[in-house]
Amino acid sequence: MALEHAILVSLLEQPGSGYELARRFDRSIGRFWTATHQQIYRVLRRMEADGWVAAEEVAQDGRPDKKVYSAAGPGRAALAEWLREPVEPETVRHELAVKIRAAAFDDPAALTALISEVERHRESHAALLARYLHGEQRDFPDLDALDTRQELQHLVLRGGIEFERMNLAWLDDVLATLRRLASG
Amino acid sequence: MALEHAILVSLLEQPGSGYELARRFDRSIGRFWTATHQQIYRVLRRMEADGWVAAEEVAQDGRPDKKVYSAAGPGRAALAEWLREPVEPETVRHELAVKIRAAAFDDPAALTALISEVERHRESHAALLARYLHGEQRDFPDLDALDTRQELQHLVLRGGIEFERMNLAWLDDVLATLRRLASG
DNA sequence: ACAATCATGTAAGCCGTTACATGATTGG
DNA sequence: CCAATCATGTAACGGCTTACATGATTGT
Repeated sequence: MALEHAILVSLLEQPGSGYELARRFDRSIGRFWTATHQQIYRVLRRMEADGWVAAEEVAQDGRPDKKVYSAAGPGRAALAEWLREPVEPETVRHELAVKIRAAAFDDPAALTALISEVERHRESHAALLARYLHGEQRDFPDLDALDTRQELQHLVLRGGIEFERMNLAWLDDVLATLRRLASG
Repeated sequence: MALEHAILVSLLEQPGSGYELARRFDRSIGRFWTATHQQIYRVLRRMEADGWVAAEEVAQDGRPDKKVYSAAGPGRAALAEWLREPVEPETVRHELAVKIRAAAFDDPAALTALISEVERHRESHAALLARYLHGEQRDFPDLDALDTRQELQHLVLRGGIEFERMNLAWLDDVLATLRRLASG
């Protein structure tokens, strides 16, 4: 239940509207925490009611008004408290792994279908890795001159990069194995 | 929503009661799909109503009766159909990553607390890797003599092993970085 | 005696997804 | 003119977690 905390971190890095937050969750934050705009709006209202965030109505010309949220004192305190609590292990849900083991109980044609599926996954992971590497060059051009905040952001990004490299290597392994089984 | 399918795969590999399934989800299957016994019982009842699984009451001496489930024809058909549908990308929820970025907005003491947390995580991932490697030696002593089902099981296990190796390497990176930031 | 294991369940509540709705502006 | 973007929301449903409940047996 860390959506509140992910939102607080994002607002501390940069105040913004619910809409802007939703876009950040689609882009950078979505690397390690996903959320739809409906979730974000609902949680923002609750956080505002609890005094965790402060909202300021901002009139815009040519666009609808927006409510710009920023992290408030009680929100920072809640974040600090949460930081000191242990987190439980992440629950794993790996559909592709279920499919691979399921393929043993289907006819050989299922292996062929699974190969196409895995190829699609491989492509999307390769694209994600490319985006990470591009973002790294753009946001961290000089790795020897980072402040603490950037160091921590880059640390998380490195995790994403290594995760995707591992994924690609494993998916190559999966493809080689499935092709061997499909042809043999 | 692949819990049904994960259960079907498990029952195809070996029929069993809800309780036994829950234990498998705690052990081997939990590597790529988690579920509590409450979820499993509820889904099993629905699957039985839909004819996906067949239940047989088994009386035991000294223990409560149990219902042993096995995958039925419609269940296998549903699994085959699901295998041919594309899966969406997994949603990522990485609490530790949120905490690392949150640490930038707390006092330095938070970094120290986070280091202990990461050390705990490192230990549990190291233990998991050791269990995977041990299980690999036990269940797949001769990698050149595997049937298709075992090949696919080993493929998934290799994914788990590489995932944990990647995790360990990244957590070492995290510890080194946090310690440098905490002392500097 | 006590804890652990076997075996199954109810109930409450939050979380998350999906679909739908509104209404204005900008760019092709 | 149509699609996309900006901006916020309601409603319904189902999934998942947490807490609680029951009751017997085996091992220390």
